[in-house]
Amino acid sequence: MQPLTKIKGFADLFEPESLVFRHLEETARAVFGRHGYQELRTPILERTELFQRSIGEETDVVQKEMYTFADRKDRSLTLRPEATAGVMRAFIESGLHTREPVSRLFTIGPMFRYERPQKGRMRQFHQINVECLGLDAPWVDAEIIAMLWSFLQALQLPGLALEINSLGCPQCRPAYMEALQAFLAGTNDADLCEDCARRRHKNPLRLLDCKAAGCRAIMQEAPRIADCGCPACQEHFAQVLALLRGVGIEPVVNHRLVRGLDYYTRTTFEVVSGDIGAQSAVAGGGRYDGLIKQLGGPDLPGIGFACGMERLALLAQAPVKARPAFCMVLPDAGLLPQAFPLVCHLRDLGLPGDMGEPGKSFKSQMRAANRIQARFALILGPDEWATRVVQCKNLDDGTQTPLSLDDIPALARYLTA
RNA sequence: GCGGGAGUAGCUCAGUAGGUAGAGCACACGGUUGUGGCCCGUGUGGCCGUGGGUUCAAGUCCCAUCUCUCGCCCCA
Repeated sequence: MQPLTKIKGFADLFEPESLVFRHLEETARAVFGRHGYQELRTPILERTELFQRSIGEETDVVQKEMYTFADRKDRSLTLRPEATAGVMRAFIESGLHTREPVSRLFTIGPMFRYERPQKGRMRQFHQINVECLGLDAPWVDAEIIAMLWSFLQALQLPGLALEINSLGCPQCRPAYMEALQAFLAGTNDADLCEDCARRRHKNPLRLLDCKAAGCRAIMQEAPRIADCGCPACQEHFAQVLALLRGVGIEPVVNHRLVRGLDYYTRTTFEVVSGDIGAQSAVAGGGRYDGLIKQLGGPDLPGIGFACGMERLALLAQAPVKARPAFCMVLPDAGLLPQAFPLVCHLRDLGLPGDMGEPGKSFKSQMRAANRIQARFALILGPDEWATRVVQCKNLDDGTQTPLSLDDIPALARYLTA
């Protein structure tokens, strides 16, 4: 009988990894909470059409990376490949905007993309996702980026860089695209890599972030979006930068930073690390002012970002776990009925502790107490029971004290002192 | 979808020129009556990823296959 195994690109997380993930989540809740964000949990499964309409039919995500299948009534469903679409759907469906002019939401959970796994990239991966809906002022962009930065600072992650760019708005983007096309018209397919030669007409923005050396050299001279934007976009971008600098955040303006999803407008940003392999983007996001309306909702602006938890986990330290306060040691297993209530009582008073391994040799039990790093071994034998005490051996310094079994609160205080 | 690397004990890995497997760590039990950590001793534990092939003989050579991993692509 072959044991069953997990499927490719999916992971089981035991401690200490699960502790790291919990730490990421708890830090996010604390930081976002004090910025006025509320947690939203949306389903993992949505109608396929939602993602097609929000992410963009032409994107790689939609074209080849989604876990899509028919349910029992032949409806096409998709495991969410990203969070924003579902959050937008929930936002619109609930009519949240009719009760609150501004909605600040975050969500944490698994996403699914059918890709080849590698370092920092799983088929089931986890994101912390943040959206601010209903405001389009530059300070909102600065605020959400500053919040992301605070979150990363709180985690004490080393070696991160913040990159930022502006992609313009529906008013000025066409003019930029024309300028870009005009520039590309002066180049030959032969000078570009295979991918770029193919997508230069379909999705010319993507040529900007091509990693091929040849393409990079050519695109060095390409017109820059941030420069070609309309005055409003340029002013917006300048204010975002100024506000960030005002709080000591120095983003690197990266003119090649374009994002993979179609809905982004104006400000886009990314946090990258040089220490986690090829998948270096730890977080990414941007403004998406037309998306809500495009999905059938009110015409409200929005901005948001996503953090990849697996990638954060590559940089984060596991928090130290509280060690057990005690471990029961019974020289005579016959006293189990007397020891059991003691252990339960201490736990109910809030002490983490272990029952030990009654029935094993004394030596084994002491070894077990030491192995689990218990602070005290509680030794309860016939002699102790006869005199209504329990021996409390401090496993750090080796000292031992008998304490009364008739005052459990006092015992608990001693074990936690 | 396309490349590179790797699969031997729970973990990290050795394995010599083909001769039916080893170490360290971990685990278990001991080292005299009820005292852990260090040390010492003993022990458990291996379809050598899987299936074929060559050979008297394969962990070792050949083919296939699966899995993991890193990179391309893409993205968080």
